[in-house]
Formats: sequence, structure tokens, C-alpha cells
Amino acid sequence: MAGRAPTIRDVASRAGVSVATASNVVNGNRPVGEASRRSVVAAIAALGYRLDRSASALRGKSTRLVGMVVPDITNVFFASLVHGVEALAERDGYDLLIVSSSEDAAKERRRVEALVARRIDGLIVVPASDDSMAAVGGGAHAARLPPAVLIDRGAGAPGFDTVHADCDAGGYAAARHLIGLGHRDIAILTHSKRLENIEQRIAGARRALVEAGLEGRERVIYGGHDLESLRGAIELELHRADCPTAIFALTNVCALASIKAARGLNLEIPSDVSIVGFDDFDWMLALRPYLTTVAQPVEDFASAAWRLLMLRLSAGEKGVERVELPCTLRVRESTGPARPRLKAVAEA
Amino acid sequence: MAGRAPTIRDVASRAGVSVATASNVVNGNRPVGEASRRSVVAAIAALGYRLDRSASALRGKSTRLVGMVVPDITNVFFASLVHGVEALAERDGYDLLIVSSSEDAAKERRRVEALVARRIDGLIVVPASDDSMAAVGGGAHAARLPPAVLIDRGAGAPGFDTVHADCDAGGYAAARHLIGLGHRDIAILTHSKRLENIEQRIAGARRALVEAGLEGRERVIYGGHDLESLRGAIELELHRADCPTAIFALTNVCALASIKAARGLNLEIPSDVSIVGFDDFDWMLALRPYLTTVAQPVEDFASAAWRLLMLRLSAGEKGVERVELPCTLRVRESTGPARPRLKAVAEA
DNA sequence: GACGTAGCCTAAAACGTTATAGAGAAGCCG
DNA sequence: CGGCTTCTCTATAACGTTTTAGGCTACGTC
Repeated sequence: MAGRAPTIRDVASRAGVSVATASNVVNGNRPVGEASRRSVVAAIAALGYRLDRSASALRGKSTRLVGMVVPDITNVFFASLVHGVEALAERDGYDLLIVSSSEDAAKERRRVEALVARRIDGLIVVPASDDSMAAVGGGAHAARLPPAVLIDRGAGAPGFDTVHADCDAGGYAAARHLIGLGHRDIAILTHSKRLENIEQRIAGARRALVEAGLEGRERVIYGGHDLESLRGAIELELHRADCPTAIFALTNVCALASIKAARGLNLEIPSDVSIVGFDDFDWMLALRPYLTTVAQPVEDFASAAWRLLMLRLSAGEKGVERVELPCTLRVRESTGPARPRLKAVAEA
Repeated sequence: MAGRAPTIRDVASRAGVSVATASNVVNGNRPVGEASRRSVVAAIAALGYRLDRSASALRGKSTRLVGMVVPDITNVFFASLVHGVEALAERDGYDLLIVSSSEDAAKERRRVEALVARRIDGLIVVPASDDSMAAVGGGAHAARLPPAVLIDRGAGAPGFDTVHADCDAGGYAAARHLIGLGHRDIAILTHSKRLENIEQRIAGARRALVEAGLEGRERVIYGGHDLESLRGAIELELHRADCPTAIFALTNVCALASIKAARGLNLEIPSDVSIVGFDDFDWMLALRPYLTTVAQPVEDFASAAWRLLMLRLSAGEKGVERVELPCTLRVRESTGPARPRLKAVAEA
């Protein structure tokens, strides 16, 4: 039937008005008289007209497109973030261009440039490293970044609105909990990158140890990004004669790795080794014993980030805003009183 | 320093060639002489020119934009699919517009229309229901859909390339395994939607039962989309006097729900109840006992879908293609010999 | 009645790119 | 040398929208 899709010209001529008026009806940019508006609406319905966003993106000042960068969509933490942001974006009539950085700053930079080439209105990023976004902004012919909000990491980065958890408090709460149970040898498992939020978690834990007169008793283990290398790293630690009686796993993947390692070495949780994890997602509730964990308010991360972005898009120039959200320690079954280590760990 | 970003006009004039030539250098659409190409490349570097994709989207025939629709990005199965597709899209210079349908056909339709308004080149969908995409294609002023590939569901939908697993074989293998262990009362847990692939899994299981002379011994439990309602549904079943000795959970969320339910009722796995799950992801490996499961080749889903889409984008008209990939039963520890039920289930 | 103002509308110029049609030069064949 | 093809390049017209700069009418005020 129809040769090509109807354009706003077709709408205008059928409604007997100018294209400008038709356009103003479509995107209530300027007021339109009641009579004109009605005939335009009727024409739109009759023709089945649909606004071509490519064209409005080119001509208009907004593309109603927001870019989102995450290290790994497969990680439920980031997936939840995306989930939350996507819902809000839809509500406000934005579409989301999602890319992943694979925890690689160079790749992140490439991907962000691709997004900028699409003229995104704004950007929400979980940066691969704390300063990677600053690097994208700099340089001779640097891509002019649109307003960007950093989530989870890069809390100190100048020039960006940021949303992050109070990781220091989270680390402190976790460590205090373990210390209260009598643990003196605590392994802290994390991935290798030097990230501000990770350092904060460690700092918080350290603070608790110092308070308890246990300065320097923690051991920080950097295990890499993937599950298997993390498991290997913590397994090695558990093999030692002076192995820790508790593990504080700084991300949900680290928690998973710790559990797998303990299982592999036939260590009972929590009687042989206590574990405190990070984050709190559905699958964790299938683990037995239930995991004691430091939960982050992921939904709030998403809504805060979106709010900041929308604010900046409408408000234009304004000071950067830093939102810090609370973590909550959820004590469940994977932590228990420390016992003197009796049996030697069997070789796997 | 620079007022506005350099356009291809600036590049052309600096290189001393026409804009058409500059454009042809940027997107090797037509051959360009060596001398011109060099000066254009030099000009691009000097000016820090970047192609504006909004403009090429409007004028050109391709937007290098692909839409992807998933029911729920939070589900690791769909997240993995996105992960796979995104990597391939990046490789081929496409960007991915990701939306989620929340398992709701009406929302799916709205979201697809939004994508079409962006003039996406193609579409990769895990449809909310088997015929939801066909519905989008129809209608009076229906959005003309770009080439679309359906993953996981809608295997029979006319006019679409599809990628799906051999669910019948998967269901058959799982049921045979349970029957071989002596199970006679098998509960099949799934979410409520009538989906072809789910029906196939059930059909496969039935086939195994019929073969073993156990016709009609399975009970299919439709538990809804979220974890808690699924758990409630299977819990109810486990409460019955004639409760099943084995559960075949038809998705990874169903498996999770089954485990939680068993735990909640203090049933030992597998001695009290055996569980076969579906899909195979990292977090499942932290469960104890290790879950026996029917694994789907998620990475292959993604690459097959991408291949089909690229094929159709280049080949134009051609017959629809249906890719069916094998499932593999991974026998681990959550299934064991059926024992006559001795103890009554304690009230939770 | 002249003037200012508000409300509604229009014509036409962008936006930055790619596609089209064709021009000029060079090479090949008869 | 004329005619043909091939290669490279250019000028210019789109693409479908929003924005700009006014223009017309109606209305109230002096």
C-alpha cells in the first residue's frame, strides 16, 4: 500500500498547516492553537505518522539518547544498574545505548567515543578505573563529553557528578562484625585494580582492626577480574599454615570465588572459615549457609544517577554533586565465632 | 579553543578536495586515489574530525544501529546473550540499543516502536511471547520492522530468522536421567507463559515418561515470573502428601526457586528431592550440592543470531533460517536415586 | 485612529552527511 | 584519431526535522 513512510510534510499538508506548526504539535515546543492542533493530531492518526528520531537528532539540540558504560553486563550488580536506569530512561522518553568496557580503560575510551559520535545527550558510566573518564575528557582533539554521571567508582573525579556507596562504613561494619566474633586473621579478597571504592572498603576494615588493637592483621589479596583467578588466589591463601579464619570478599564475584574455594578445600562455612560478601542478589539466597553480606542500594544508585543526569541536562551549568548512599550489613549464616584452627587443610 | 566540532566540509576544504571525496575516504564507499586519500587522512588527523553518526543516519541507508530486546536484563541468561551480541556488534562497527520488555508483550511493542523510530538497521529479540513480534509487524499503520532475529523463543514465528535450543531433547535427557534414578513422581516447574520452547521441554520430558511406561505421571507447575511466586508454587507442591521425589526446573530462575523451596522445607538435596535445573552459570557452581542441569550454549545463541542478522542485512531477500542448537545434560550432585518418602514434611 | 502587544502561524534556512549524475583525464582498441 | 571504457573526482540535491525570523490578525489602550 504505502510507498514510503509519511513525513511531517505529509502531515502538515493533510492538516492544512505549515510543517513548523505540525512539528510544534508533535513536540510541544511552542504553543499551537486548538483548531490547528486538532487537525494535525487527526492527520497524524490517519497517516500513521511517526517522528523520525534520526532527523530530529540531526537538527534539534537533543537526541534523547543516553549512553551507558558498564564493565561487564554479565555481573548482576551492573545488570541491575542497567535495569534501573533503563526503566527511568523509558519513563522520560530516552533511549539507552549500552556498551561494555570489559574493565579495560582503553576499550572504554573507544566505546565512549563511539557514543559521542552518536551525539548522546548524556552519559552514565561505571568507569573501568577512577581516572579513566578524566582521560577521555582531556587530550588535544578530545571528544567533547556530554554531561556524565559516574556510578560506583571514580567518586573523586573532578568535573563529574558521582553516585557511590559509603564503602568505608561498609568495610568497617563488616570487619567489626568479624572482630566481634573473635576473628583475628582476616583475608580481604578483591580484584586487582586500584579503585577508590575498593580502597575505601579496605580502609574501613583497617579502621575497625586498628580500633580493636589489631593493626596490620589483615591481608589484602588481589585476585584479578575473573572468577577462576580469584578462586585460585584465595585458595592459595587458605592453603597456608597460618591461613585466615575469615574472608571479607569485596565484590559479589569475590564472594562467589571465596565460597567455591572453601568448598573445594572441604572447609565448612562458617565453622572453618567465615565469609562476609558484598552485594545482595537473588542467587546468593540459594547458597547455604546464607551469606552474611554488605548490601549496596543498587536501585538507589540508578535513580540517583538518573536524577543527577536529568538535573544537569536541564540546569546547564552548576556545581558537581556527589551522592553517597549507605551500605547495610546483613548478618546471616556464613559468619560464626572464630575457632583456633585445628586440622590442617587437606591437599585438594 | 575550537568553537564547534569540525565537519566534513572543514576536512574537505583543508585537504583541497570535495566533500564527496572526503566522505568516500571516511567510509570507503567508493574508491579514492592515493594522493587524495592521504591529504584527507592528514586533514582528519589535524582537525580531530569525527564522523557525526546522526547525520549519516539521516542521509545514508544504514544507521549502524541494532536494537536488542530482552525480557529482563537482570536474568543472567539474557545478560549473557546481550554480552555476546554486544561484542560482535562492536567488532562489526554497530552500536546496540538495548531495551527490556519485562515479559510484557504490550511494553515490548512500545519499546520496539521506539527502536524503529531510531531507524535501526536490524533487531534481535527474545520475544515476550511466541507471537508478539508477529503482532508488531501487523496492523494498519504498523511500524515497518527491519530485519529481525528471534532468540530462544518464537521458534515457529513466520517471517523471522530464529535461533533456539533443541529443548525437546533437553527435556528428554533430563527426564530420562531422573527416571533412570528411579523417580516416578516428577514435578516440572516453569513460569506461567505459554512459550513454545517451554512446551518443548515439557514435551521432551513427557516423551521420556511415556517411553518408560509412566504416562501422565508428571505434574506441570506454572509459577509466575518472579522468584518468590515460583518458590511459593513449588513449595505448595512439596507440601502435599504425594509430593514429588524430583523437580525438573525449566529455567535458571525456576531452579533457584526450587532450591530455595527445598531449603525452606528442610529437604535434603538429593536424598529427599532431586533437582534438575536449566542453564549453567557461574553462581550455580557455588551451590552445594552442585546442580545437575541442562546447559544451553548461550554464546552460540549470540553468535548465530548475529550471523543471521548480518547475513540478512547484506543478502537482502532470502528464505528464513532456523538455527537449532543442542542442549547438554550435565549430571552433577543435585540428583540421586529416588527413595520412598518416609518422613512427613514439617510445616515451615 | 495610531500604536503596542500578544497569540498564532508560515516560509525558508539550517543540521552534517551520503547519493546521484556527470565531468574530465587517461588508457585501449579499432 | 574517434569512440569506448575506466578511474577519479566534483557539484549539488537530497534526508526529515527543528529553529529562526518574521508576518498577520485581533485586541486593548491612549
